[in-house]
Amino acid sequence: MTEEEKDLRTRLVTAGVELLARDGVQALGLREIARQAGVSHGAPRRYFPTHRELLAAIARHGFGKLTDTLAAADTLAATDGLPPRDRLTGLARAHLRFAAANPGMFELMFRHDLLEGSGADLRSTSLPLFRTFARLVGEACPERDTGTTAVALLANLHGLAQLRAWGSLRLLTGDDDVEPLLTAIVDAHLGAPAQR
Amino acid sequence: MTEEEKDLRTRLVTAGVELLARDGVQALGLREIARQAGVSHGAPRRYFPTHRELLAAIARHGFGKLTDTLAAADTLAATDGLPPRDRLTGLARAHLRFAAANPGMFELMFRHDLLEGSGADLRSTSLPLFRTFARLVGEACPERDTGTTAVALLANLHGLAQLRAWGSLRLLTGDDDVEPLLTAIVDAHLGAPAQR
DNA sequence: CGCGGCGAGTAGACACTGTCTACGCCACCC
DNA sequence: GGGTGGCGTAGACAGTGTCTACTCGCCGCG
Repeated sequence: MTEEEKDLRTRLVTAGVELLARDGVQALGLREIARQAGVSHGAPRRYFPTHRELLAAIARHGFGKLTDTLAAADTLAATDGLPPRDRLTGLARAHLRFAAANPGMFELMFRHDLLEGSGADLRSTSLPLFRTFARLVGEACPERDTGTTAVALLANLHGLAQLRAWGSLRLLTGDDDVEPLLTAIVDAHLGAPAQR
Repeated sequence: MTEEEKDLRTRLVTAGVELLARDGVQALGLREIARQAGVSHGAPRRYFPTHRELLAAIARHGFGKLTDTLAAADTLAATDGLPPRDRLTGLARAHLRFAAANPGMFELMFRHDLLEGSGADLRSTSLPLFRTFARLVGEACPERDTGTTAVALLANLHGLAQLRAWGSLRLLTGDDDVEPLLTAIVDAHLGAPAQR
């Protein structure tokens, strides 16, 4: 099945994903996506009543890819029998790697102003992933409040990814190597690795 | 001196600030700001050659207000003789409060896509503030690497503010009270408050 | 077989945007 | 008093998202 034979709905999304990877968020005009998909500017309207819904569908694709990536990385780590703390570190690293590899998609995914309306729906996509995240936090660090530490750790990762994404990290530290920061953050929230 | 007598440059910025506080980032069209300031749509061009430069000026105003707010809060805490750890907590709380009180401005300030070009200039505005931040971290927690801890803590604050700003916090925790998260974060990065 | 309906995509209109350019107007200075 | 230059106006232009009228090909039904 070639690219042109799929239904327009998915063709528009993949066209948007390519456009996003190549030229960034500001290139995701409705007409531009339609051009990239080879249809007229009115065509998307049949499947996505508004521009934002199309963007939301593209972002949903990104969320799916992120959760897939993280799930794959984690099941790999789980079958290797790694302790929950190392699995968490791996998840965090994969998260940051995804943000670095897909900067446009990462930006779109957290631009709530572009996605509003479908926002709650979108966020709930990443909710099961958060649950396993929180579960691992509970296992790795049972003496702390699980929910609070999980949210705090997640916030730290997001903040770090964002700081790097728009160059502040390089401004503050000289380069944008996140590895030392990553271990520092995990140590901070989960406690220093005493049992080693 | 009434509003209409100031030079157009500052009038445009204050008009943008009001518009931003009232209707959010997407309301900051060039023509809309000009209307709010009571001039024609071509007038801003004499002072801001492009739309983005006007937005950057508005964001710069926001950065100035943020650093002023934080500096005021911290000098207050400093004259009260609070230990560096409590000053840091106060700074963090003030930061989060600012983000909650000025959501539109906070969003604009970290929308690098709208500010690019003047981005480095803008970021450097908040650099001295970061230095005092890092200094306090060094005093409060001398046994850790100061730069790394400071950046990690800052990233955590930003991430938390952003999580709350677009509603994920409420989705994860049920409400969006940041106070328990704030203390948890400070404890995590600075160590549990042993000397108490 | 013929034909009506219908889904899918096209094309144009509309209001609006940011940018560019030509033009008026008023104050100031020699 | 007559230039002159800064400041703001107004219109043109390409491009945008949305809405609406239209066409075309395919399907099922009489």
